[in-house]
Amino acid sequence: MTRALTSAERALDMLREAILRGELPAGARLGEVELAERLGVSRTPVREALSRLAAEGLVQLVPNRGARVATWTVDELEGVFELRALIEPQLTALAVPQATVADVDELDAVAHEMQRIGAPGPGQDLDALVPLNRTFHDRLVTLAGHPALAAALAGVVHPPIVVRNFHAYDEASLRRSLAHHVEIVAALRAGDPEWARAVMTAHIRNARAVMVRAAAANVLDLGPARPASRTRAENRVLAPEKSWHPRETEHPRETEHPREKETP
Amino acid sequence: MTRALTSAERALDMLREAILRGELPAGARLGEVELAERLGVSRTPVREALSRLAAEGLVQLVPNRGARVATWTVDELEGVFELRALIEPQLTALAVPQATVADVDELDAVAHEMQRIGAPGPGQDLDALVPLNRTFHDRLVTLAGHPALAAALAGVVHPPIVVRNFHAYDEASLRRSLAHHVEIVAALRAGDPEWARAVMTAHIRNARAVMVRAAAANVLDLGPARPASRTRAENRVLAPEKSWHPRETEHPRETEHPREKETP
DNA sequence: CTCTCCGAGATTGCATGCAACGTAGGGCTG
DNA sequence: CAGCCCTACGTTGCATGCAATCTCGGAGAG
Repeated sequence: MTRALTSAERALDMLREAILRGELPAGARLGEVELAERLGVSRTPVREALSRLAAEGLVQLVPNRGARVATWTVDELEGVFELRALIEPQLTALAVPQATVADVDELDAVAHEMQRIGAPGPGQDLDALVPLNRTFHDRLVTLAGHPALAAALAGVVHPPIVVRNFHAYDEASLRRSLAHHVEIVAALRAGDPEWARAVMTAHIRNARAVMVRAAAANVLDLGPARPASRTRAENRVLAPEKSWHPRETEHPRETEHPREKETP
Repeated sequence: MTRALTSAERALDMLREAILRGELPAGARLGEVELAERLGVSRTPVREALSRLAAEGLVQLVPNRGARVATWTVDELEGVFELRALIEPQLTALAVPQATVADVDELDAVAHEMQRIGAPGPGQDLDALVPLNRTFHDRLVTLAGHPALAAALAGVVHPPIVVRNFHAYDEASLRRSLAHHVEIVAALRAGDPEWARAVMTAHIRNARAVMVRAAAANVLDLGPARPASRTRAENRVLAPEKSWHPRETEHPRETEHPREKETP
């Protein structure tokens, strides 16, 4: 039987998921009391969760000034992609001899499902690609049977997940990206580690190029620039209110005080 | 002026240093009240520090059962070395065009000092190598000007620092290791990134081999094995008592209750 | 009109108290 | 004598209260 989670753990999981899913946008202020009320606990476990998220790099914590969802500069994101480009191809190569037929079939299904959903046309659903993509990479990385490396990767790969905007992909890049998945599956079936490694390298460098271009065009939501003079607008409200009631609190506050919105 | 640190930050820094310096051995139990007394604060900031260290992977935190200094399996340590072998050569290569003459001179001094201190004979002081080694690698990694990658590396490199036992090196491996440092400096001076990358790769794989061999011989202090049935001996006392009074507490406890010692 | 200073309100940092959980030891039963 | 349960103790998890710090509005001087 799996041990009951503590309040702090629940808070940690929910906050992390909310950040990774983009419900808490980069730069959003994380007030302790507000989060505590939402989660139905006191400030103590919330503080603990924020500390741990800060250590994970998902939250920036400034003493006496509170916590906000971490923001990333383009340079930092490039660094992350560099790191992925070093690690993931290696893990992919290691996964090749480990993968069973069932494993490969599963990845195959995910890869083709992604191609279906990502195909241009009325059925296209770019947001649905995000969890599938996460699944694909997670499975592959796990297959390598190298938990320490995988953990290291996961600890660093968070930022780009936040900026996991498939909307930033142009038509050609998206097609390439989805084709890479399928090709990696083919390499797995063929039992060719170097093939798999090469495709994964291309896959990540393709993604990196998309990110860089999107950043240049200011398409990515990186949050307020790091050393920016704090503008009034940093106080934008947390999240789409409706998607965030992890516990039914009996707080029918009449109208959330509507703070000011984006800078023009 | 640098902002004053909070109690939790002080606790975090002292705990991390104590763990990295080996004063708190792997597997040591970390009682909240005991740490709080030592640091002269209440349990709250201690708990916060432990949470963050847990997120960093230096501490294992089990709900309702307390915290202990993290232990690592040989597999995990190998994973860390694999990761270093992927990242550090890359950072070293990047550092080559960035390094100024002054930078290289400094690294040169460190490398030669290490050779002097590590040379066999009466002047040899293996423990003094540890901080110098840390300095050398930190400087080099910083020079690459790639903070994100460097941070990722630092977040993962902790475990081997704990097992930073230069005593595990045999004569030949140690000589090689120290020679590598000097050779890397030479590559920096020559402005040859590929040379530097290659030597760093060799350097890390050499260290990895030492670690694996030492682990096989059970020389490394990895702490109690991970899934081990908890033996009574896990309760061994924290640290060499004398080296650990970061604040003079007025607790002249007559005799620390002498718990039982190692398993035979 | 702009800049500086100041104070009320809001928020965080930390200490403390209490309840819940885990652990260890002793007595009872088979 | 071995094995089990039950109780007492120690430790952790969380809530709450208070002091310290920060934010932000406005008043006043230049």
